[in-house]
Amino acid sequence: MTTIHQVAAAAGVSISTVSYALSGKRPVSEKTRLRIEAAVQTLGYEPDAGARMLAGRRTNIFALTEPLRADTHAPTHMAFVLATAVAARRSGYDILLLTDEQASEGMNRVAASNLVDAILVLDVAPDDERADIARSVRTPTVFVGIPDDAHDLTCVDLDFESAGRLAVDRLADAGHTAVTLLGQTEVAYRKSNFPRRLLRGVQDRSSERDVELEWVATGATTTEPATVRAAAERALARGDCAFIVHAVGDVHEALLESIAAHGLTVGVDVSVISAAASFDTSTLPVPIDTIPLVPQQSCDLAVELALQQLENAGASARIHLIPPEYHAAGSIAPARE
Amino acid sequence: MTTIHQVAAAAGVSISTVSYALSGKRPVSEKTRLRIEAAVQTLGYEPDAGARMLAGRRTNIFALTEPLRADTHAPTHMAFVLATAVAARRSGYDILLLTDEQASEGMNRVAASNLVDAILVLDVAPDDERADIARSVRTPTVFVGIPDDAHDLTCVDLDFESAGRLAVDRLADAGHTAVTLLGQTEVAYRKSNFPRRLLRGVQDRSSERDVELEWVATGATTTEPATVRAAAERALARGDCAFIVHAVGDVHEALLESIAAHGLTVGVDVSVISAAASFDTSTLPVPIDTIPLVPQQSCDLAVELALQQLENAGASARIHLIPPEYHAAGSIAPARE
DNA sequence: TTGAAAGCGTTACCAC
DNA sequence: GTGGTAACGCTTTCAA
Repeated sequence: MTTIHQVAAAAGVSISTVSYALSGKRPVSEKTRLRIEAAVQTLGYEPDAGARMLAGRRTNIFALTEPLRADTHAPTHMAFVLATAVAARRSGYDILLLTDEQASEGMNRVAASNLVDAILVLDVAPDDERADIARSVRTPTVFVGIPDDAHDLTCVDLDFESAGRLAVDRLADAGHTAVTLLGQTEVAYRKSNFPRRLLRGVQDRSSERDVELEWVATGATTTEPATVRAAAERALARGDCAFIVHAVGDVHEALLESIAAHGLTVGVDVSVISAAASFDTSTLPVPIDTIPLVPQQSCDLAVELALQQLENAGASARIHLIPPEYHAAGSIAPARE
Repeated sequence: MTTIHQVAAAAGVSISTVSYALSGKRPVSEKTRLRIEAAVQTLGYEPDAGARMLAGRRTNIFALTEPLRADTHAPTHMAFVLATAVAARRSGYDILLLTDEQASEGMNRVAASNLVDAILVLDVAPDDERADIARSVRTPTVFVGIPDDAHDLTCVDLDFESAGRLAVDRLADAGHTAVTLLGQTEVAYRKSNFPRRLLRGVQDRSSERDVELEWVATGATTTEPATVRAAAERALARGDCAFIVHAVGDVHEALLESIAAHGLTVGVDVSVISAAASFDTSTLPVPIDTIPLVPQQSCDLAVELALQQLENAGASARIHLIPPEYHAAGSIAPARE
């Protein structure tokens, strides 16, 4: 194992100079810096993580708590984990993964042992027990998602309520007076924080604009399109109809199939908006207006906030809502009589 | 932050005694151990991770490299990540997640900086570049999956070839002379290591037992059941027919639907075996014979091997194949003329 | 059964 | 612009 001493010897300087040359925390002359870098290269030097943690009081590790429950939508969660890892790495941080029961026990443990510089919390539940832990620990913590009791917490998320309102507005603007919301699974409305927020936005704006709303939770097994089909039938039978879809890809496809089976065309006879989908809606058979949920956006911001809290210990906790963006693709039809 | 010194003071002993009491590496009298434990409780002491790494040359962290590519089947990969985390934690280890490009760069970095005690490799590709890296670093590394060039590597995996042979044997034993293998996606056969291994087993045993084999790669989009339906049609039209399914849940369901649509019954008119499925096949509409892929099995063993290599530095690298198990559920029908 | 003290490899302060 | 050196908090040998 090569140490900083060997690098220093090889470069003919002191170890402190090597340290400063590498961290850039003190100016080092061009010449010596180059010699040091050469030595580092030749010897394949990499600072010892443990020593660095101990001396520097910095671990360059973030904990990521993500229960990874079996009943969650794996692709979405994987996308958030990946986005977090990428964002963290870009700032020189590694991700320590806390899953399962560890979600709580692990948070306390890594905080108490100074294993991580900050904690990032994913897959936030409405009554998430990690909220209390975050408040009790002195390790900076950032939630991606918003628990019911978010006081004293730093949270980041798409503004789902606003997204819900935006979707209804677009449909109401087109003259629609009835909207069907094809929502998430029942369990998601109980165990996740965001589906209900979008629902609330949709409900509020619907009543404000005198739009009749039908809300349908889609089946627990995502491959069971019967619920979707039935809801589509009801709506299509009504004549004027518009859909907001806040669900997985399968639900989108089932809906589009139902519409096509009726000989109707999206954007001409029927309006469809995909709200807060984290997957690529451009691969759907028909172009669909979208209010995307971009994991990278939330996760980048989460990492940034974590770093801020590290530097500026006095940073006050607050909720950061990312404004939704509307991507039109021609799937809004004028209302029919 | 409470240190070992404070604990020692509170318990009226020296810090070395505290250390030994906690690690159990030296006998400590009942009395003093209790006093120490009390002090630990009261003060909420947790050893500093950095200091422990530096002094003990142990990090209690495993790196887990998992590319988490977007084109992979998220639920399966999530299951393996989770199973690894659980197994590691049970032995007192945390998981440091290396994804994406980091897969390679990260391995070198964490190895060189002594950030982890061992590296676990998931989602192994046939020509996986992590194989060479594993050979070049001195950090113990265990692959869950088998790259084409596995020499000098420690690998763990279900014996997919054997599973393929087992499936064919069961069908041949029932008198079938023609088998359709509904396989993974095209891309999986190129980028993953295991689909081709199962395929090989099926091919070898089919030719050995004079079984006519049709191999079908299922659609890239898992929700496109057309390929499955077409393959099922062809086979069902042939009269005597049997299926081995090595694919996601949707493919199973599409097949079962096709069979039902023909008025045929699994286990009576048609034989179906699900091979190496990592999801719960018991939720399928019809009971299906299964040769399951249990992530926990592989991951438990992988962690165990990593620990072995840590203790016993002379442990020789080899491939550990987990024998497949056959779970009968009555989905094998006698061959029809 | 217990204690004292020498490291472990950095960082960062204090000198020059 | 550079060097010496005291921490950092723990593990582990050596002594008793």
